[in-house]
Amino acid sequence: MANETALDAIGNATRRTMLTILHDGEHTVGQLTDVLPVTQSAISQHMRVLREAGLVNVREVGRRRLYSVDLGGLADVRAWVDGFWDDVLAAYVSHANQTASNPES
Amino acid sequence: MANETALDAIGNATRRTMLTILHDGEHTVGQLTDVLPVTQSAISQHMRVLREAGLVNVREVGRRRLYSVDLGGLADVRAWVDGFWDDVLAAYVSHANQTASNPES
DNA sequence: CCTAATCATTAGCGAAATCTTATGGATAGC
DNA sequence: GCTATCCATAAGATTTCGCTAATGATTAGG
Repeated sequence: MANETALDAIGNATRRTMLTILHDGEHTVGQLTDVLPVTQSAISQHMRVLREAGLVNVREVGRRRLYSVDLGGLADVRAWVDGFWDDVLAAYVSHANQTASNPES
Repeated sequence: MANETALDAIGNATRRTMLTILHDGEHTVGQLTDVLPVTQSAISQHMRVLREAGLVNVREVGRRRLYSVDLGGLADVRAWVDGFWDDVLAAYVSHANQTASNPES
């Protein structure tokens, strides 16, 4: 049932903010540290979680690491949500039909 | 930017399982307690989180409460993920075009 | 009424998550 | 080489989270 690690990873406000910052392209750890109210260490640790969840990619350039959004992990999240959405809708419609032909609360 | 409470709420495996059980219609707290390896108290507490996140609805019938999936909260999650996805794709394409007309790593 | 059933809520505890500080490794630049 | 920069990692403190146990409120049923 997809990779639920990604769902756990985005279940944190700081990491979501990080992803939002990354949404327009590559950024270094230092750039995120300048913007966010946590230390560089915290950023690196969050990046590891995002990386292991397949939500970000790293590209090493000299002594800095450029992080960017990985659509792979995001696809896992989408798959879960969309699949769930469809199932609920289907059940809802099925129930509506059933109660229409057999009215009772 | 939508309701991020829902994203926090689904960032937990037990709550995701609960939602999965609810996906085909209404269920009582007792029914979930029978299936899941936690106490009734834990179920009720998770339900509160899901309710406050707009992910479930409650319907009181006698002394029991029937919970069902609320598509509203789920729409928030979808909006966040889909919007994010589109932005990333747009930035990716934009960057691709830019580097194509001005080649440099 | 009296009891059982159903669920919410509170209090408290252990575990896990998040953060900071400290340190080390690697690269850049002089 | 030497130093500064950039980042990861380790260690430890603190906060948050998820859970259980206990209790109370409400309703159903004899």
